[in-house]
Amino acid sequence: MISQTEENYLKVLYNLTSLKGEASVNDISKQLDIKMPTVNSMMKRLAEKKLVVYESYKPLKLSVEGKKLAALIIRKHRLTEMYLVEKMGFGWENVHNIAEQIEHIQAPEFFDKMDELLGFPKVDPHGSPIPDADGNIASDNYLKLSDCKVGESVTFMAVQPSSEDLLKFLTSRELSLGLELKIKQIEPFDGSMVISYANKENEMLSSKVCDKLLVSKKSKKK
Amino acid sequence: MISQTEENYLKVLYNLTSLKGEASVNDISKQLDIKMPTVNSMMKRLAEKKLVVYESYKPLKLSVEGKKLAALIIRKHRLTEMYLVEKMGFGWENVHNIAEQIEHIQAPEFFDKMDELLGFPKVDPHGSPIPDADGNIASDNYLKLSDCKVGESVTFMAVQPSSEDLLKFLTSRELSLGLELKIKQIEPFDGSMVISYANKENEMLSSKVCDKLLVSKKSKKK
DNA sequence: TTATTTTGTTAGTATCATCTAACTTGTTAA
DNA sequence: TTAACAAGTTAGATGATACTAACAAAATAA
Repeated sequence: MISQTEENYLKVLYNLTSLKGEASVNDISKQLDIKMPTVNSMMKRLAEKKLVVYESYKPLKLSVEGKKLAALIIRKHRLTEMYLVEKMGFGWENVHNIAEQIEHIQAPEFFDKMDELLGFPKVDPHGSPIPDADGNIASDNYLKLSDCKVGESVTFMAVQPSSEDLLKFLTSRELSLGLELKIKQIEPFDGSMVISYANKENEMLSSKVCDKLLVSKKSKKK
Repeated sequence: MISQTEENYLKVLYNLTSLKGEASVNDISKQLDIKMPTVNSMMKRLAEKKLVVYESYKPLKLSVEGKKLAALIIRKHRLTEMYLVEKMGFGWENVHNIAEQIEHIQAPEFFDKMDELLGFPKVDPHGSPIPDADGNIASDNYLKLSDCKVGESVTFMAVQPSSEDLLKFLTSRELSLGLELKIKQIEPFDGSMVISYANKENEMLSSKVCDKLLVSKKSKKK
């Protein structure tokens, strides 16, 4: 058996390693706001459980098994977020904290039921892919809005990483997933972009925002 | 702050004391399958937090505050059970374990939303009353089916206590809440009853079952 | 009413998940 | 290339939640 605490370490390690394949004790420490020695001993424990690859003074990796387990926790988190938004009427900026708790529920039938009621969704309310029941996750090959060029027209696919403040901001601008964004102008000085979408003309978005909006060029559906 | 473990002790104590107003260390120990010394020290801890009234060698009671807190946990449990049955399609015999975990979620808006989506229900799927947001609980003055007499006609209002096996049994006999039960016969030897309801004629129910079915004489609605 | 059994309590131990202090290893900058 | 700093590790402490063993009080039976 694996505790909620251990699950949280796995999940954070999964997210941290998804970029470079490895992470440091220090990274996890900062992410979870837990002191390094605590993280260190937890990593040793998870290594004994064959979920983490640990060698003194070397970067941390998840084992294959650890990666699968983490993906299944993330599956529960994202299914829950989707359920909260689609079936219960919560806003996409209010579901993270609830999902953070519900992801630890041990009842496969509960999450299977959500999945079914939702029609087996592929992504969560923020556009992040939902791992399947075997822990396999589709890689979204989206690009950052901030990497696009003037004149391009792209589809808004995901927010990553999605903080509550950012999501509130996007809501206030009526910026929701699936919209066609037309890049009208890019300010060379600070990288902020002027975008048109839906019935909005020439809305200004800072580079900090554009950095977190993921888009696809050929407007994909589903 | 109160831990999940502490919440479980409070809840069990609430249920045990709801009959006689007090409970013993031994009762809790058996209920939770936790050894007496552990229960003992937990009671002292809860007494320090002013949730339990503890005196050496005396029966345990909940304080007013402890009673309210316990009722609010039970509120979350019962709302969840109702939600699982009404909105997600679970059977009434399969919701207890899931609700047992979800009752510890710290997110009032989550339970408020359930309440609202359910139309502010007064009882859970097993007929037990749902405490209100202040922790007040309506007392159901039902009687046991086993205390009724031949010839009486009563309404099936609740199952208490409701084990998974009992609920499955009731489902298999198509015995659901709200039905009119006509008591045809009572076997003096073992107290088993012969009952007619819906399109069923003369179904035999053991006294062990009849002991756990709560009924009202004047068929109440809602 | 005394003896026996059940219930409650104390004391001491273990594990998990956290911490601080101190030391070691690795990295970076003078 | 060594001195300083950052990152990683070890050791030891703490609080929460469990345990067993041993003892004390209360309830029950002989």
